[in-house]
Amino acid sequence: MVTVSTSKTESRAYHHGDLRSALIEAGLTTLEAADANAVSLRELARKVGVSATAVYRHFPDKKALLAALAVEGIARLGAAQCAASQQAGGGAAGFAATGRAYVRFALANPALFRLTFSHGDHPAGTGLGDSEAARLLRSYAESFAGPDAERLQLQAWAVTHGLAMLMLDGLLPSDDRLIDAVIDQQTLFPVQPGNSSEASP
Amino acid sequence: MVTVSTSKTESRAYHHGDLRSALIEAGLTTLEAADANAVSLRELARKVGVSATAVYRHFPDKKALLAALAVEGIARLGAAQCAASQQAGGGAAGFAATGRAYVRFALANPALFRLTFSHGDHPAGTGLGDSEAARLLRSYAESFAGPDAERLQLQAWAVTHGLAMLMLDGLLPSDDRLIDAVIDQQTLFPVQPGNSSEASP
DNA sequence: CCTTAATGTTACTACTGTAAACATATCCGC
DNA sequence: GCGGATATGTTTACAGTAGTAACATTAAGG
Repeated sequence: MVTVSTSKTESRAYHHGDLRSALIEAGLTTLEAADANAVSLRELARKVGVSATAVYRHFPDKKALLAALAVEGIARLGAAQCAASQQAGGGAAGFAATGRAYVRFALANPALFRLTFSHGDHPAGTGLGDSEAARLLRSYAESFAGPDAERLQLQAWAVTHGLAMLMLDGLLPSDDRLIDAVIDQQTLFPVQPGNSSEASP
Repeated sequence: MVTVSTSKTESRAYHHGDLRSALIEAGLTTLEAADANAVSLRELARKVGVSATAVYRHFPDKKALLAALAVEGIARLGAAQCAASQQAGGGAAGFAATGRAYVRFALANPALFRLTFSHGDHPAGTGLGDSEAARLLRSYAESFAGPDAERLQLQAWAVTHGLAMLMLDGLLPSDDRLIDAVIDQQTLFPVQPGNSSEASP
């Protein structure tokens, strides 16, 4: 925690103390009730009680602020998935649980989720790099279909992400049972652990 | 085709003739090179050679224009999928082909695709209603797993949509072989036609 | 032919992101 | 402690946007 020296005299000093964090927090709050492109720098500045252009002392432009929010988004998503995985006790159930947690997180944080995956300037590499979410997915995929881990990982991510998006965009109802039906390891990936060949001998 | 009475005298009359269509066409063109929120009513008006506010004679607001573009997007997507399906000769190969066509369409028309699925005010029902794309998916799903058609349909749509989105957002490389690997009926849905039970007896 | 509704225009408001110049507080070597 | 360098915040300004209201022109139809 950085030394936040607000409450110097009584109302507010010329310097905010920790504007950067305050802006991010305000941004996250705003994202709870509005979608990403409805977040305006001026509005955030207003909420924090600071001049509109003060933002530019901490972020080169709007995209940078959104990117910072996206970082927080990945972190929270990963945390949610991790919790779900542990609660399910790992294994196949745990794998499916991370998928369902992914979709539920999206539904619970629509704007943040969207932002996390669409702020655009992700490195061209595969996946979300070293985020907790990515690590979870990778390790699960590997613990199952060894040689086919890559494919399993991609397919699992795709179903999950696709379902989340379709629900967010109102193309599918945000139904909990629907999530359970789609993210179903039994019907989706009927290959058993350690078995990379087809399921029908 | 509506009677377009341009070229009355020589340059342009006070009335455009078919502003609505012209705006949509201009919008689609713009979407080929820019993303959706970079499309501005004024820019379109400029391109068409008309005053900024003339747009409001044909669309109540920007959202309405974008919705019109989205309609064209669904149509084109459906056409692309239909073509792919026929070229593959139907059956399991045809099903997979429609999926791959979906992703390739997204990659070829990123902004239009995004717009099609995110302009927001879709009816809360399931799917894209009576679009060609939706009909194709439904009929394929039913022709395969009869009782489980619903689930198969959802899963297939989710994988496909998810893969498209992840590639569009730069989280996965837009690799053709990757598409083939993920949209693979063999590994994704190893259930045979007419067989709704598990694949390992 | 002449009214009338459709379509397009100009003028305006309210908002946005961002740049430039200026103000103030904090920090660091002396 | 002290005085400049630096970080941080402010005011002002500009260009672009969506949308409203009032006005202008044209096409259509009784």
